[in-house]
Amino acid sequence: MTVQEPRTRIQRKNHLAILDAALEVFSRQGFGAATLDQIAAEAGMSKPNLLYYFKSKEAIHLTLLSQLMDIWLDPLREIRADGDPVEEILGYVRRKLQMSREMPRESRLFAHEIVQGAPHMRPELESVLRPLVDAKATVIGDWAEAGRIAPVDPHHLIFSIWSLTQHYADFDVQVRAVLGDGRDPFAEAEEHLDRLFRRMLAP
Amino acid sequence: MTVQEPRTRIQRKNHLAILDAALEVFSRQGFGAATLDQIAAEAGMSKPNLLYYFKSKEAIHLTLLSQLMDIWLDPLREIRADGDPVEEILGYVRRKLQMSREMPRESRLFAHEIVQGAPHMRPELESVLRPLVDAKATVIGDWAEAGRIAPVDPHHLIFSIWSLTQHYADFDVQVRAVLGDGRDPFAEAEEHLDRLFRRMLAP
DNA sequence: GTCTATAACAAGATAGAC
DNA sequence: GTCTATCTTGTTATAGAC
Repeated sequence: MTVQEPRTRIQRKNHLAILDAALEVFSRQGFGAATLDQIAAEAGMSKPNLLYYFKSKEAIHLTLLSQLMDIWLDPLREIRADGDPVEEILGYVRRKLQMSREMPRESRLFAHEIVQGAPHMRPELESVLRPLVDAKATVIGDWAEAGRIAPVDPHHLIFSIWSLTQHYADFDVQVRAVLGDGRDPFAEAEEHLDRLFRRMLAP
Repeated sequence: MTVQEPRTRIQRKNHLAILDAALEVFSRQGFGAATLDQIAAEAGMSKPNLLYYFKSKEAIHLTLLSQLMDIWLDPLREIRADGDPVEEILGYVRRKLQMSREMPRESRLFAHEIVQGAPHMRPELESVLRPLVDAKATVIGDWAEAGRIAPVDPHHLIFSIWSLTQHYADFDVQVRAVLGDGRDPFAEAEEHLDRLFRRMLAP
């Protein structure tokens, strides 16, 4: 019988080790190409031991996705309707870019899942992502209508923030290949995106 | 012995059928998760027959990538130094967005390859992509220095164009899940991106 | 000789028994 | 934790059809 809710300290530790190893492997290879052997090796345990904690490869993947969905949307949740519009949006951009820098594996895990058509996450896109985006889009739309930021389609503004920030995590190899050595893509991106959104949003 | 250069009409036809089927399958699943069975079924032929034309799964993938690299960079090559700066850049954005709409499979194929660290394409990133981007970045940088567009880091401007346009192909599922039915993401994106870049680039 | 399909193989996968 | 059953994969004979 597999362990559902980790209770003892050793269970918690192994759960975390497996999920971290799986994040490493899934984010590099995608779900289909990843193997339990790789995950087990990365986690430093045998394959059957791994399957004692999670009943299947897919179970690990699903656990990862649902755990990360929350963390991933936190920066968006922090947008306050009563703050300064431009600074609220720029703060969101900064938080999102920081997540790309500090959590590139999580970013790539989601990228893989979405590019493949979200075979494991489609329901949550509708039930979790969409309502949150709609709520924040309303806030942004109100700001635009009140003339506090330039006219903009709020949904597409959010798409733009996602794509511009996640690009530096998901396409890291390409960015570095183009920029060459000795540059800090994320530091440059922070300045570039700050300028971009200030010009775009200025009323 | 496998067929290298298609000579007869039937060879050409089968080559194209295989590459099209492989594009379909690789772009949905990525290289590792895709199987020759799927590609053969999609191409309407048996697996050994497929391997009569390409000597391995990787050979098909490499052929696809190198063929597409050229097409993929054409919109960037079209930027003219002697044109109107804002219109040249906006034209590039439009062409790139149009490619996302008309060639989403190609976009996702590249996305898979890059997200996984470009295991089959790293050399070409350095030898083909980077020199072209550097050349166009010089053009854009000159425009900025001459005050014909707003100050901007040219390389990051190009990254922004890539990410903003390809997002609508690669993350199509997410975009549609958030927007809901009855909307045309690409039509909306065209207007949104036109506004975004006009504001961003206005001198 | 050009092309295609049936059959089989060796490697490696998930999952589970011991 | 070793070991194994079962399945699937990429690839290779082998041999038949245009």
